Amino acid sequence: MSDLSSITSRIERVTPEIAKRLLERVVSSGKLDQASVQAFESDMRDGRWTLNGAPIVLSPDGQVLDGRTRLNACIRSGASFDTLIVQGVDIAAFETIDSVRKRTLADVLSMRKENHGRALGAALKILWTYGAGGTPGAGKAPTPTTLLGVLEEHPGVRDSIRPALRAMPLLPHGCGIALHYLASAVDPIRAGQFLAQIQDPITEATDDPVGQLREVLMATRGQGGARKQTYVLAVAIKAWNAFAAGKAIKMLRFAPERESFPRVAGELDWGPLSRVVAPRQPQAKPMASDQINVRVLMIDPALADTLLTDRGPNRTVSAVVIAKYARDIEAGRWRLNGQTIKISASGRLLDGQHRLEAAKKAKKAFPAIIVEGLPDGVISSLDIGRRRAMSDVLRERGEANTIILASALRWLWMIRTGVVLAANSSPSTGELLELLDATPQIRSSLKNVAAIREIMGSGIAAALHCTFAEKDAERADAFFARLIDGVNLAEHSPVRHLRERLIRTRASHRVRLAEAERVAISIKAWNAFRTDRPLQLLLWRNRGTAREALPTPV
DNA sequence: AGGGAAATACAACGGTCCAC
DNA sequence: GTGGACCGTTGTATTTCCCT
Repeated sequence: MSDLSSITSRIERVTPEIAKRLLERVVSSGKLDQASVQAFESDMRDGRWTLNGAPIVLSPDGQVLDGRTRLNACIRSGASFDTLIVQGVDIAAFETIDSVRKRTLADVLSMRKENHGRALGAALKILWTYGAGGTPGAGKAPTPTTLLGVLEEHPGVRDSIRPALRAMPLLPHGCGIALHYLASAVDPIRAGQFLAQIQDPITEATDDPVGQLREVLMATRGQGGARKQTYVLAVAIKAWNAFAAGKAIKMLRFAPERESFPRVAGELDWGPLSRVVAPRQPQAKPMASDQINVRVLMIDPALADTLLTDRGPNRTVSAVVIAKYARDIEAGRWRLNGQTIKISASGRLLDGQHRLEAAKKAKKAFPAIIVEGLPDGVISSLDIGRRRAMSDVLRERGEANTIILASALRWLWMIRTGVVLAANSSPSTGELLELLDATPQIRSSLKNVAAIREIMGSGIAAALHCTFAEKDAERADAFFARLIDGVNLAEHSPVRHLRERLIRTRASHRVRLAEAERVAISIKAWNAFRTDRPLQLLLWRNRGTAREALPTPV
């Protein structure tokens, strides 16, 4: 298979100079995600970066298809990094890479078999934000790599899991762990007593800090969400400060709009916490390339099944994603695109679950690169980059109006497959590119509906124009021209009904028409218009016994 | 008109509670 | 210890605004 034999792979140490040279030949022109660049940059500079099996993907003649973020981070960090380089991937194949679902910290921790993974993850996030001087529960979450770094620097956080259990369920576990860890840096014995007294009070005094905290916690019980976390932590820290100093509190509260987030008193003595955000010393790491094995091959359903069996804990799978990939594999649309399937030295499947499940579902083989022998820990650095949107792919192809074109293609796909009704399925990038090749006239549909913005979305309108124009181009143009200008419309004209309905529902944000209904009444109006039939009423029933299917355009 | 920036709607997610 | 329900937030896709 020519697809496979043209691919070569190697493991290389990329220096900033090499990165610079590679970046001179970049295909993609989209914007870099600066947050990701920064995260990678600090990982590389501080020696946290490990060879993770995610490749730099090059075309046959050496153009960079994937890896811009990592290469830019390398230059900024001034440090070298080890990476797999895959060369020989066709640009057209690379375009079909679908956006990848991101991993969460809880995913990573449970894969590492940490106990109380979810609570521990919440606590690490709180500690990191607090250590950086921010407000826990608000703002952007740090990357899983950063948080695992915090855990590595502060293994003692695990020792706070048990004491924090004693304050459950009044004090949420994640908050309890973080609070106990912070407080025990000041006074470990008092910290344990504080947490224990939250559940089992030892005094009835109304100005007792723990009693005050209990009241706040009971009052906020039953509420979820991050805003509660900020509030609970703030009052808990205030209560702890009073408790540790042996002071009474009359009224315990926190007003986020007027107060800054409280700090635990005695901060200067906290060696451990001040290091939470401090960079680690770079460490010399042995190049692992001799243990790493890269294979390019066809993966059939039987092999996929083997690879999926006993491969350790992984993310919960998404049925929509598997179905999407399976359609691509079944239609032969799945090409070797440079994405790798990653297996650790201990035999755990680190990346590729959805693709392998899709091969089983499609009962068909697909070409892939398998990387074996990776360190188990690299999973935390996978899948944390920015998703590649359809509009990015189109822009790289040199298309114009890419956001609206992407939207129009998506709508056209939904109309053609009837998914508008189900809404539990979404098109793959490959499917949309194929649709564009098969329906090039959709580009001109965009122009036909350019002025429709007052009436309906440009994407959906272009998809509908394209659909109707296949039946009768001239009448489709006329239909949309009248829909836009509203000129010369008789009382029972279908266009008039549609126009008024769309404008009415668009003006009021609260009564937005369901997407399926918008498509359905547009098709009904078109069918009446095309057959010169006046309409008394434009109605489409999507519920009840007289439920209608999506109408077919005539 | 074209294209980027800002605004918006909504799906997906994170975090907690609760039942088992 | 885990999984579903619930609530609020975040991120993405899409729409609208606005400048050239």
